[in-house]
Amino acid sequence: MTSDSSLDSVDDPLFQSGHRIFANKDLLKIGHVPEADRIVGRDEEISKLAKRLNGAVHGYSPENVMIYGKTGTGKSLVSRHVCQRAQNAAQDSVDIGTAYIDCAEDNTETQAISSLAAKLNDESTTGITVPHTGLSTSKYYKLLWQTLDSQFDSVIIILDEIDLMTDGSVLMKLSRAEEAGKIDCSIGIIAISNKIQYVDDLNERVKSSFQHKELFFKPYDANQLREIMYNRDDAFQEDVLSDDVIPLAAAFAAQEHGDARKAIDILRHAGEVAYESGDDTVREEHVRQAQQHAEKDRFRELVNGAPTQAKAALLALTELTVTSQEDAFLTSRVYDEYERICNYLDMDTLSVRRFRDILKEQAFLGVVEIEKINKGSAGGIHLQNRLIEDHEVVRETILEDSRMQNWADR
DNA sequence: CCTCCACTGGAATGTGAGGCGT
DNA sequence: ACGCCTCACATTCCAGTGGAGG
Repeated sequence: MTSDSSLDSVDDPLFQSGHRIFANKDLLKIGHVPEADRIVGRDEEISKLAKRLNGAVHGYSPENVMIYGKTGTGKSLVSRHVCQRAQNAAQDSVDIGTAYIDCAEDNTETQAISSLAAKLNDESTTGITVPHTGLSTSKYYKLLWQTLDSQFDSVIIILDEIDLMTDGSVLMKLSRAEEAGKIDCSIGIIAISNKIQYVDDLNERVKSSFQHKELFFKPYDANQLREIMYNRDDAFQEDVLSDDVIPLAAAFAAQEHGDARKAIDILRHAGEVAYESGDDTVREEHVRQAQQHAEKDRFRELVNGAPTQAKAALLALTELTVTSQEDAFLTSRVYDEYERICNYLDMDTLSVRRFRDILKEQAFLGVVEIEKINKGSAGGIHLQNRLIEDHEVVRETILEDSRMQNWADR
């Protein structure tokens, strides 16, 4: 995500020419940034964003923008692209700087400001040195202001994944610097967030100083995903992809999430599957396998991220599934098993009421399925719980947890 | 059509962790 | 350091549920 991948498109025949399936696998890498003419279906977003930042190009203040949208909807891509275009457009008339900060990496105020200063500073023109670490936050701010004023008329700063930032004061201080007269250079901020309510969560002081317009990125639809993938099909050798591969992969991705990153992932995976099974072409069945694999991965992640009590509950369900013929069980039955497991593992046993809610949460996440049945006078209304994925996958994943270890070597 | 079973699910309430202003 | 507030998680209590079977 952080570096351009132009460097690593190796042409060494030793490593490239022999591959039956891939011609240039880098095109399918997660961090790969496509060229401008390969950006699909985001024309409207691009022009809207450009309009907001227009000021920067002409030497007056650009507007701040908050971009929302799910992962893999092109938020970072479009932001970087527009920044680059702005920089090109401004060439002679205005000195304009751009910087990209990934708040997942630099998640505290000091880290963000220090890497901002480091990225924008050109030592040979300013004579300023920005140390990587060791200064107080306010020193870093001062360095940043100096750097900005000695080099630029305006800067555009992209703060990606801003919701991961531990506090919002960076937004406030950056947007206030100009009006407080600390700097002459004008600052435009593009803040990118996956969480829709991010701004609502900020406190009032930050909100009022960070005046901004909002921009919403919709998930890609199947057509757009298809085009995105076609734009990268030269990652494969010629005639290796059969015709139905990309449309199928696009359809899968679109109905599930509209995430371009995951869509490309499936495509790459399909290629790998084809290669490993010794085939010369990538076909529909490989896509299906890749999709299944992705599904399992998603599932693993879900189970892995579940709290311990939820894992115990799921474990109870898997044990029942393994030991009996049926695959769906009444809550009370699962609870009994759960109690056994808790006793064995020496952990707290939750009440039935809470246990029901935990199962329900898991149902919401799509790990289990709950069906309502009525046994009439033999016992009224019950819920039947069933594992959705293969129980082996769930079991394996749960037992990776150190707290569940004892159950594994019981 | 009425009963009746054993669980379901809403509501009230308790508890501990963590952030906030003073 | 202090109380205050909020939030997520958990418990307790209990009216409500709805079809099989009389």
